[in-house]
Amino acid sequence: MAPSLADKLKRRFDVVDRFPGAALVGRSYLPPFDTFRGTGPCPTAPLVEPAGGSEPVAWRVVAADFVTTDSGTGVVHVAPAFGEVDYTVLAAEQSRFVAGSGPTLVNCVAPDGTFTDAFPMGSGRFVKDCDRDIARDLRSRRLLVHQEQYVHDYPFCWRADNDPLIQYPRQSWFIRTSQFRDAMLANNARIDWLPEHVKDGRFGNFLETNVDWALSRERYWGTPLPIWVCEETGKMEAVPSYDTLLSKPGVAGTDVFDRAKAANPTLSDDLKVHKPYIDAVTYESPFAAGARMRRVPEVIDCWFDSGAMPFAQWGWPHAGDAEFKAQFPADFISEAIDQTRGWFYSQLAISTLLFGERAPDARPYPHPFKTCIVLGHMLGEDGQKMSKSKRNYKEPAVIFDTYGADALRWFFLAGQPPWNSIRYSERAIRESVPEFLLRLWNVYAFFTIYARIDGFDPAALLATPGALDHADLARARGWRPAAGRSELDRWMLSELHATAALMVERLDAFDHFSAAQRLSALVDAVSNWFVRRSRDRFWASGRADGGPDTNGEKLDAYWTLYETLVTVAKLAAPFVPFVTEAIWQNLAVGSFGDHVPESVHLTDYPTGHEQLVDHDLVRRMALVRDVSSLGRAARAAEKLKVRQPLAKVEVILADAAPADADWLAAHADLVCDELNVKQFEICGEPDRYITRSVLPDLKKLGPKLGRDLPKARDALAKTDAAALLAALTRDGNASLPLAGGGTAVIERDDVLVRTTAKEGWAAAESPLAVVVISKELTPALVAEGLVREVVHAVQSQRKTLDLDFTARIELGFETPSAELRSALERHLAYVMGETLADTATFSTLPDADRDSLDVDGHPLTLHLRRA
RNA sequence: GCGCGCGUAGCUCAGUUGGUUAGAGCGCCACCCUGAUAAGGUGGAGGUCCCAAGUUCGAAUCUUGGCGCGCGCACCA
Repeated sequence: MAPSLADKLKRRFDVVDRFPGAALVGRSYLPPFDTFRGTGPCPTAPLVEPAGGSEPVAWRVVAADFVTTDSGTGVVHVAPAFGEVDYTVLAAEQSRFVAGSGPTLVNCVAPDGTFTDAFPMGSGRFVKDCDRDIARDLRSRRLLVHQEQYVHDYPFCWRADNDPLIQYPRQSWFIRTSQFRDAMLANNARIDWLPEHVKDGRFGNFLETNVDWALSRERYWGTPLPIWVCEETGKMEAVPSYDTLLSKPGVAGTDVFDRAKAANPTLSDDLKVHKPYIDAVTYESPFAAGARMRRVPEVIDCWFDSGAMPFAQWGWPHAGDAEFKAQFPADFISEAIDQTRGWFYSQLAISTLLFGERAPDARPYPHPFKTCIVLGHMLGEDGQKMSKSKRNYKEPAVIFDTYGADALRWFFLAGQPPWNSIRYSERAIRESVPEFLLRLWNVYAFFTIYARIDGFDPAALLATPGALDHADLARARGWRPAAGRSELDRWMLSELHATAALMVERLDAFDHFSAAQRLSALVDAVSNWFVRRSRDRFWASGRADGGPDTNGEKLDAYWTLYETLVTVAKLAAPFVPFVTEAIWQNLAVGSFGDHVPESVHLTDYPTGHEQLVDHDLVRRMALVRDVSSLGRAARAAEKLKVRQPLAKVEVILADAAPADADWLAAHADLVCDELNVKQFEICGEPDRYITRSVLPDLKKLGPKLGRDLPKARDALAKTDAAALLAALTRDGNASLPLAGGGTAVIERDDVLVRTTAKEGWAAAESPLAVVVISKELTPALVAEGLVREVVHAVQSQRKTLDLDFTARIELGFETPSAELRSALERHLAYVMGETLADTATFSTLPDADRDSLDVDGHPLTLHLRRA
């Protein structure tokens, strides 16, 4: 200790003696102030057995573990009245003495924070104002060796930042919850916590270290503590109800409320049990003749009220027995993490006191809630705690007005798991809009535009709509069962109903985050695959009104999209209640009026129809989308833009089931269309394009081979993949010689086949497939590419001229390039069809808009005017 | 001090009992579409998964320690 102090004080000390701190224990000392010492020697008192004997009760060094050696003298003066650890030291000392004879709690500070006359130097002054005088006094008496300032946490009033607080000993009422610790832990063990770690972490820990619940508060507002004390004997009674109170002998004081009520007739009778009226109510003491029973002054901690919610909300046990039984225990509650010591605890504690295993009315755990979802905190834009004074957040009203309440709600529900702290930022909310809300709205807008054009009116086709579930729609005129519709429709309905089932599963597990992600993926599938691939059907000739001109396939597309939108509205309703209601109001109520539920929020939540889910189709469509995406990647890598038609795409599937490969081959048109190629093939001679390698399936081989795994992996890398695969297919297993002796027997399922594109091909690969695109350009393909460039240019020009998409035009081309001219001539009908041109000539057009451009190196001047 | 959580792409965040190429959105770059059009789509670049040690055939993932951030321990028990 001496060296560190010498260092700090910049002084040299002479070492007189060395001894451990324990040597000081038991020694007497003179306190710096003689406030409580009085005169003469310190009185002694008897110790409890087995130590026996006696010791001075005070001014004696005791041991404690919180004293440090790097500051002070190693001996500190404790003030048990003003600090918890100091009080603990006192309590330990008291327990060494025969009961009642040990050191007492001394206190020279009055309840108002001023020193009492017992400490004359500070008498009547606020304690913190006396610091300077106390230091000066100690210095003048040469008791102060060193004084310094240091920074430490200090409590301040939470309402008035500049008012320092002091800890102060007060009498309190407690509930002996520590005696119910095991029951609370047993109850907690049965509760599901989300996230799970709260159960044994923050909350479990809190229960493990449970201390008695300090129930009373010395305040005015609050539930009066229902305990009456005999003014003569100090004996107490807890009064369980107001009726009981009124039935007490010689009850008096209820007139105080009656007079107040007479003066103010609006006064609620409920206030009879509250301050100040209840304080006036007294009754005859059963403990001493002639004495009165008076209520104690304290009120109850309001957290007790919060924890009584499951019972008190029904007035139970005085009333509401049926309601209480019907809802107890609750399925789940939810609040933020700060309620661990608040509402989560108060509810569990009270419920366990009432219904724990030792209670007369014990209930099976868990109660009063089965699941608790613990939310993270909401933070401001800067990631700091939200603060009114710092204004580090955007007013919710601004968010509502700019992006809508649904945007905010979706951001909370779909942005992150609920137990994460959420950074509330305008940018994040804004950016969450296009991905889901806007996409959903665009699909809905697409539907309404074309449904109107084609006369699709569900109400005209369906008399008894029910709640527009799948079975209800099946009764519609012109409605065909999914099995009779196109593959794309069957796929869409599969995705829809599979998603509904999954969302229900996730929501039942209180996992709204995953449910929202599924929902978002579904809307993406509708928008980016179903609608996109269905455009031809929506734009085909014929109507969708069920009349004689009806195009059946078009009607299928409408029913599929209608069912999808209506069902998505139901699925999304709890997440984005306003947008979904708007969609429902138009698609359902707008058509069917009061034949359907008046709000989407009054419909049953879709659970999905498993019989409509074709899992093979879902998997295969994903394969097509993957292949298409790889094809685009291969093009992009070679800078072969999609406008340029190419001859051929070849696909090598890595490990797909033969049935999936056949299915894919049957969908050549789809892939060709997506990739703008003429021909699609499952590659017949894959070895031209790819290298196959065999990889160990580590999840399977790991447990099997353990330590030999690296050797097996090396051996596998050196093995000829084709030969090994052939052997595995033929024999079902193969032996692999390992370096350093021994062999490993592997089966077909133990390895994965990986295909890698060879150099020199326009190829892209994923774990599922390798897609190779032919780079070869024939003159015919080049011509087609040029023509599409021109179409593209014309469309851009139409757009610049702000022409309606139905406006007819006239076109004139001027080009010195014979190649471009011949390409245009050959595909003139295509160009005119695509651009809605009534005429197209190789000459200038008077009064036309002109645009000169370069089409892949061929100069062209476009003349465009309205027809 | 004690306890709990978090640290992954420029930003905001996912990552399902440890497994082969760690994902999304936004932003950025390139491109496509032009009959959802003040919309829509595709591709790409971008990561020592905070650091270190350990366990393991194998660690973003498990353990321990460290660093950084947040929260709780007050009449908010």
